[in-house]
Amino acid sequence: MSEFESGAATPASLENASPDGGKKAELDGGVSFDLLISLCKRRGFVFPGSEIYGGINALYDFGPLGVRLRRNIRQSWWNRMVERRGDIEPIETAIIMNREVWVASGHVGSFSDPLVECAACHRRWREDHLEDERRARGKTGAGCPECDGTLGESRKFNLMFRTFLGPVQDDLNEVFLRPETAQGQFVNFANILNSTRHSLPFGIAQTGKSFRNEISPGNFIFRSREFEQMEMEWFCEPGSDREWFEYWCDDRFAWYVDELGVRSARLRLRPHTREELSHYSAGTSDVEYLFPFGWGELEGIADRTDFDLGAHQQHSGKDLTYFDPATNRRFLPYVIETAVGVDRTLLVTLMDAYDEEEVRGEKRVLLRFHPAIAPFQLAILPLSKKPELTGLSLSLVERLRSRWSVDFDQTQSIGRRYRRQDEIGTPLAITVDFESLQDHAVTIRNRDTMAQVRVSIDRLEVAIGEQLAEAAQRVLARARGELPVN
RNA sequence: GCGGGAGUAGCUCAGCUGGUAGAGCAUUUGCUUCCCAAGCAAAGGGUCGCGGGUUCGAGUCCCGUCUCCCGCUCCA
Repeated sequence: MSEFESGAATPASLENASPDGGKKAELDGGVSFDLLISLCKRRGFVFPGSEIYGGINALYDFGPLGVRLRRNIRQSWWNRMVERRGDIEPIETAIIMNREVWVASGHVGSFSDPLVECAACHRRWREDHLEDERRARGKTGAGCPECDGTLGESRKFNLMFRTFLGPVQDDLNEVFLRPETAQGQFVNFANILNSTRHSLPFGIAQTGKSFRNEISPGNFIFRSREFEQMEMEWFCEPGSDREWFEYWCDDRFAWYVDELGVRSARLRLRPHTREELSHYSAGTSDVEYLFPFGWGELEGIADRTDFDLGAHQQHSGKDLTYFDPATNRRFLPYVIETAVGVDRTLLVTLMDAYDEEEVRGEKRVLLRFHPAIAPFQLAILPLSKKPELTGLSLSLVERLRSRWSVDFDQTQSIGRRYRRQDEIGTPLAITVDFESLQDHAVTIRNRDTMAQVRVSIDRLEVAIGEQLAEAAQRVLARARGELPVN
């Protein structure tokens, strides 16, 4: 465990956590969870799951804006990982897989830790770690490492959701909801190889839901029991894995800054220490973001060696080797994995985009989304609800919807509507007024600068394109630290 | 599971020592040729988490229960 994960986010621990103390002042603070949770519910990003029944622990529903944001995040990942390259193939595998998959992967074994609980202090221990814990505290005997209390019966604590395939609830029919999507890639490695004519190196990518019965979920949607992953498995020649590992670390880190517009000052790439490394990994680095509770992982990039393919080959008895015609050699490829959480990315884009400023003595709340991920890129706002303006406005809505995601709002005053759009991060608002009927021009108003320009309806698409590009540049400059952090 | 905090309108909260619910914001409607949470006028919305108990009477006291949030072997 790292020093950063052990403590609360006290100012002191944040100082320790900061690799370069110079950024400390900027790194402190940020939007609070309470404020964000409230905004998410009020505006329709995230709702508590099953709310009218009192909710359900650590599960959430996504509202109209949240869904749009999620889709855009997924799309951004998809574009970078699949669409703009030729060497990564997509796949979608079933959430429920043959039970043996999880035996081979090690999840049935290592995901079901035997836990014992102290009757006195109620602390829980992993049974297989008891000796280490006692030694660390200089204890002897069979009691609780902390308080010497009596330990209870050993219980299996399986992090995988269990269910039954078919109507008979029999242990023979036991199956699991996947705790990660990656095994779908490994299990289909031979299928992809045979159906796509790829030679090494190449990747297989998948987005989809995963499920884990976390012991302690929390921090809003940060750790949920149902979550969505975007995972890519990169198959390469043994010996080239270190190089590819570095490549993917750089590439994945860049995604957050260059495409999502997350401020680099709040991001870091942290290599795992030797003790942290998983049994399968020859090296792992996490992309982390500075949350109010401290640094938290968004993405893990891991050199998984040939562990997974080897395990599946052995367990299934099927040949999963790759034949290299150039060298006439047959071998198990090594794998670099990049694994991101959609929900965590959504949380980060919200937190990082959140900003407040004072305008004429009033607080203005805005989300400085990159236009590519904003739920709406445009809002059409008639200055008045008069039918003439409504008609023209709706025709613009229809026209622009073929290219952008457009919101339409004609309730209440124009000032309110600007603020409302600011709060959901719409980069541009297009205002239709009475003069528009005469001069065939409308006003484009900018979320970040509140500046307005009058443009002819004839060249509206061009003007919008330019302004969105400009807005994107502004967000990216902020992300790279070329503009003041706030 | 343990410790701490909290459950009252969509959101944020008020409601003192018990007397059958309020504010701000938000939402909706109307009027105003109306460009930065504008003005005026209205409206909708709560069995005060749930169940018991004490009491003539309970958001307010007691018991139970559920849920949420914050801390302790998580790695998306």
